[in-house]
Amino acid sequence: MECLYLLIIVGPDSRPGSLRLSGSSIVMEVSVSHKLLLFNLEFFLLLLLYHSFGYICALRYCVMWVLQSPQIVRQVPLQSHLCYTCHASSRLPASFVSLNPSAKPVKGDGANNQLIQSLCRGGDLKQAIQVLGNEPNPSQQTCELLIYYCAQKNSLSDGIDVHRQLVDGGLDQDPFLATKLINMYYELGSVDHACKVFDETRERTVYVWNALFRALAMVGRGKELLDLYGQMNSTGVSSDRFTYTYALKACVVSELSVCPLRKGMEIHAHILRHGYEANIHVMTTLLDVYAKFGRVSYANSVFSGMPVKNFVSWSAMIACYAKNEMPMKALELFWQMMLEARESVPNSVTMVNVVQACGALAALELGKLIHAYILRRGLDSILPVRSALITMYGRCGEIELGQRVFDNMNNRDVVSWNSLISIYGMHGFGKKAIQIFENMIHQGISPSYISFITVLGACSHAGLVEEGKFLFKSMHSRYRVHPGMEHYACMVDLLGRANRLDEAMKVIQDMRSEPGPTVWGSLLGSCRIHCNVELAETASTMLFELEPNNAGNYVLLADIYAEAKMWSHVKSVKKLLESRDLQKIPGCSWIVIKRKIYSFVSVDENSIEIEALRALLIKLLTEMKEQQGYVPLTNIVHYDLGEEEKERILLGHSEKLAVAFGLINTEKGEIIRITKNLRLCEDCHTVTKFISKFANREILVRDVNRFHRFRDGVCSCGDYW
DNA sequence: GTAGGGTTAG
Repeated sequence: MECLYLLIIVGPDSRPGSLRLSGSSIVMEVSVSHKLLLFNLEFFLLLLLYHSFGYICALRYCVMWVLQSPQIVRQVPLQSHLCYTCHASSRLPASFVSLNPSAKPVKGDGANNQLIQSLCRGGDLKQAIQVLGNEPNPSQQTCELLIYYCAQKNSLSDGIDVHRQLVDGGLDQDPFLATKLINMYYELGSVDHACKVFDETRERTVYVWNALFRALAMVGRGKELLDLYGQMNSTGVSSDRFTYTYALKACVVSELSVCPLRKGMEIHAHILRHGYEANIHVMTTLLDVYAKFGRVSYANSVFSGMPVKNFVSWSAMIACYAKNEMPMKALELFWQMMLEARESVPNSVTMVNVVQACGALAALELGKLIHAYILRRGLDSILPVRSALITMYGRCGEIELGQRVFDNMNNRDVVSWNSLISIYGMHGFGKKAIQIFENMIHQGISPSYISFITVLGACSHAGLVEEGKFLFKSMHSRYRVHPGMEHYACMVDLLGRANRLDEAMKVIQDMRSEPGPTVWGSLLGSCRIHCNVELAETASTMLFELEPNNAGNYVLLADIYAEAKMWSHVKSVKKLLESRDLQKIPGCSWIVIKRKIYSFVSVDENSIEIEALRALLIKLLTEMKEQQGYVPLTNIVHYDLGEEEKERILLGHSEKLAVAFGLINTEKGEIIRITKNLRLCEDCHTVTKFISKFANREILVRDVNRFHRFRDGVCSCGDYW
């Protein structure tokens, strides 16, 4: 029987007293296929007795009995064992060798392999490394184990020691061990060390390359990865399915000088050429790359071309739609998955994306249905799902429901807190958001990079300038979070909105890194609110250079010129927009009634339905003119048109049409919930305030930035947005 | 021996 060759015995010099006792049992290690056995004390003493009397046959019988008796022998978890003595032998009587922890290592010929392994498993890594130093011929298995334990123990210094010893013994040139070393250094958080191992490895198998690629991809060093990928191709080592996934990932994480999307397409071509177009991992990664670059149609063609799909590929495609402002498509695909791909059961990742899509659409009823499904599937205990639900309820205008999800959580991470902070922020409850932020810290959770974006954003929506400045100052000094581009953008927004444009400009000037488009965008947005032409020109000059294809920036500048009645400037900005072949994003508002979505676009349409809505609006606005002396804000229409025509354009704004539609198609007393893809226009804001009072209706509008709750002629934003 | 999709902001 195989077990006999793995007999474990204590040498003649070991006394039972030197064993570690635990209750009535002695724990010792037996290396039978790496399983550990727990010996009963009496039985152990019996073994010892047989041994000391030389009754080898009896001993043999005993061991066999032990290994076959589940009552006596039972497996114990690796961590709980106490390592003691171990030796394997085929020649039983002659090899009763004692290897207790105090035993002296034997010099040379690989005799210490077992001892090193034993010490590793017993948790004495330092001593294992020391024994390795005295062992000129350690086996590959022993070295691998040592490397493994260095990573396990999260000890970089031990890892470096082992590495040094392998270099001394020339073993670092073994491609297998080099791979393990690279992986170890990656897991220990030192990719630089991993690179060094790679540089020093002469024989680079595909495993060696892949190990380094994995490390580089995971820490976002995509540019280096792709350079090396090029080198690999020229050295004649063939890529495998892992190489392709890492190279693809690199395109997403790299800050390449060349177009990363093109690089991705190039790798796509390699994949096809080498026949990996049916590999589910490679193709799912490729799909994700296209998704991250916003190439929805490419992603979709990869997806539909996949011969085999599983729930990951379905989820990746759903995520692609959810993240690229196509939430309807995301939901449609989800239904399709449920109906067509019965073997692909959605998991928590799928549901996170579906919940996100519901939030984007502000589809509250659908969101509740999805929430019910999540509960039924038992996926609600998963943190990202909960966080997504909190945000979804918030984005549907239901802070209380979001708060309830949060309150029912047993454990919360920083993301759950951030989600809660953000929903209060987007509803304009700045003080409450700060209070939650402070609560979080009080509970011992350190604020993250994003915590500060959310809380600063909340201050900005609520006009809490001093509070925001205080938080911004404290983020680095107190919480050691280094302010990034987004935080500067928040500060510029906070100060700019509050008409402290000089201070906002000073924040930009004090930045250590080059201000990016988000920062200038915030400034331009503030210039729009406060009609500052001069600063707007500075900001837009930068923006046109940094993101020449963002039509929104041109439109903002044109708006500012129009407000200042600088019509020739308006014209030239529009020409610039046209010359760059860009189009203004049309305003779109929608309303969900009985789980159906009705959307309206601000274009001049003459359908009968729209005419009915216009008629209602004209009636309301006439009333408003009489009661409140309302004057349409025609100056925000920057077409060179007559007043009457401008008024007609204003009347056709998508949010007004949606409000009118809501008035007609919902019950009295029901809240009208509208969502808009852009910022709410000033005229619509004024009109909606009036309608809320005149029609005695609560109207909840979510625009691209925040919520407006109109009640009795007043908006929750306090006209500050 | 290594692998694919995820939560929070503006």
